[in-house]
Amino acid sequence: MKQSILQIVLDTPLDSSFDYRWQASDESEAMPQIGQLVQLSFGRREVVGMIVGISAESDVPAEKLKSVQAVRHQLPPLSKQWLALCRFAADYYQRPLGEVALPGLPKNLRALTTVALDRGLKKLQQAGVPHDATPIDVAQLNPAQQQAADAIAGATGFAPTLLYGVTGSGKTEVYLQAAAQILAHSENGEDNPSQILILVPEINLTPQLEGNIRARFPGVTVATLHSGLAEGERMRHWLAAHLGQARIILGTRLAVLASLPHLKLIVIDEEHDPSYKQQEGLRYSARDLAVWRAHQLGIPIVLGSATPSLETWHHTQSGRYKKLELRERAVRDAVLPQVRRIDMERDKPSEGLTSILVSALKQRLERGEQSLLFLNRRGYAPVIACDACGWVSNCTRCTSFMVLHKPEHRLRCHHCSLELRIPKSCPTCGNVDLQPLGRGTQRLEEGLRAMFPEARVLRIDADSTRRKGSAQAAFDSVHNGEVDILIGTQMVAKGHDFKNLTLVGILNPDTALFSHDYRASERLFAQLMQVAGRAGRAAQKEGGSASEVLIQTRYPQHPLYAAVIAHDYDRFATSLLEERAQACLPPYIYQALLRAEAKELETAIEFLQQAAHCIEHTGITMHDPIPMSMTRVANVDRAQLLIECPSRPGLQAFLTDWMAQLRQIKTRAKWSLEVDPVDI
DNA sequence: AGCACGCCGACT
DNA sequence: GTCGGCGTGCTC
Repeated sequence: MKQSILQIVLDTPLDSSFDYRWQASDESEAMPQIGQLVQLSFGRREVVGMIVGISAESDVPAEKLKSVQAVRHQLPPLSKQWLALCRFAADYYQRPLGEVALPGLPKNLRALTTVALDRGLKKLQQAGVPHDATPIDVAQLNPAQQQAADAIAGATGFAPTLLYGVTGSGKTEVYLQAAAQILAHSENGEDNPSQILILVPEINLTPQLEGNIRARFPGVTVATLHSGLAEGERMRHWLAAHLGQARIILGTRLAVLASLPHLKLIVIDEEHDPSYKQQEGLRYSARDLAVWRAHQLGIPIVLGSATPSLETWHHTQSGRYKKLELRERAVRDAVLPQVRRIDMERDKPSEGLTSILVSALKQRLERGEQSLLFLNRRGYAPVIACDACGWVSNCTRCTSFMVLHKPEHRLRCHHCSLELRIPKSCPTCGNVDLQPLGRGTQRLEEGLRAMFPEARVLRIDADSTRRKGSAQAAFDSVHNGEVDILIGTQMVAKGHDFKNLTLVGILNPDTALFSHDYRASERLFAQLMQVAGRAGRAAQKEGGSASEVLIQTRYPQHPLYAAVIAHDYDRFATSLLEERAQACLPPYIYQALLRAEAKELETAIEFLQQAAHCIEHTGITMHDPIPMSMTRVANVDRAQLLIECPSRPGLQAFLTDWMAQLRQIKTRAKWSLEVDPVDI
């Protein structure tokens, strides 16, 4: 009888594989293969795991070995290359392989019954995919776009390329043209049909991209992968990718771990976007994993952005990545908006708006054009305070203020979602005159309605779009011209293309200039460029206003604003990189962050102190454990320990040893390690 | 992580 | 007398 030992990984925090016995139920049963799913009992539970190795013998005592219950032969095994990707991610981010490989699979595949699996496969076989559909080229590209597309599609081997172009310069057309060339090429050759992975920051913000792709590639199967899919859909799309039937896979960061057996090109749109970083569980950078994957397969990868991450910029300077630039906006006669600073010290704002901005708004109203006011702070006021005794609305569970939400008559903590009714009087001295301090989108809305009673004002933020579908409805009403002045948080900064928008007012961006997070200015620049890009996407109308971006600031001399005005990312990025080099910050140094949390801050700090001393660390800079800047969230205290190393392999080697030591420490603190942290 | 076992406090 | 708190230990 055929039999062997299978090494299985499971979705548990245990950092090892588990050996199981397998024997054929009869002579006809096929041998198990690496990459197949198996059902087995683990402890007292029934679970599904994945075969990552097969051998004749095991080091585990024979009496401990159990037999697998069933091998899932219905699903073609995950490839060696896919497993290698998971193994790399697991090693790099210091997590167990099973925690990387299994959670990304559709739930139905990991379910204990195989009914859904049997049915879902069937469906795909019935669906079939037309293979004779040749992609058609409908868009008219300008020479720079065509050149870029040719360079990308014509590259051989691992070819990382930054596609650098301002908002509206037509990067999407370049991706699609390159994709078309690669797909057409595989149609003509004997190769397997190619697959193309396109990553976007948030799929909900780019619904038109999916439509564009489907229109451009009729007859080509397009799969989408993101967290918003229903289980059945997720299963179908994942399988279409895994079986090689989907040729274009459009997805968010999680799609970087999809099984794509014929992958020939990766595109990362808006590569600088923070949402490519997973912020819980396996804290991976989808951008970095995508680059590794392209390298592994020896295929081109395109990183597109108007404001590239400094890491990527650094790679173009060192020559590791190639840089292709689109200098002009793709729509003819559309020009970059004029950006101006308004000095708030000279033009004192009333209701948060300077007189210059108010008259600019008036002008747009008179001409029937739209304006956008960007204020990245929701609620009415970030805090309320008592003038008499100095009481402020602190959250009782967090190191933060309770935010005043006036329409809802509530104080709300944005970190633990604690809600209170607005107190009628000061809780400490009884004073009835509690004052809102500062201004959020709700207060701005109130002020604008009073100032422009005839204008149609719409606020779009997380509070106004809580109900499902309401965000889409809100954006639709802007597109349909039912809104004169749009107020928005970062929700409105991305993706949306407002044709009739000629004025963008940016309120209160200054806080990021003096943040302790050294990445804040890089992010602010990207965000300002992105918001500014909402204006002037269409050509200026006859007799219409030129597109204009007005930044209200107390620091008009700050070099960041000068760079935004000049639309000069090059110089700004280059000077930021110089600062980073001098201060020994990423990308010139590699970092990891050990975080700990506990009911008592002392417990967390104590653990970190033990962690700092449990191992020798030559070549590693170990900083002191410190409480996080927002120490307490939901009654849990948090602290962190930063470590740095000038070499990536050096850091990796250290982390592996360190993790083994950390697991030995007995503590009541919960802890986790983050490699390449972005929020410090 | 689950899920068990195990040993001390307030309840029908 | 039991239900249940969460400390400790194991999972091939």
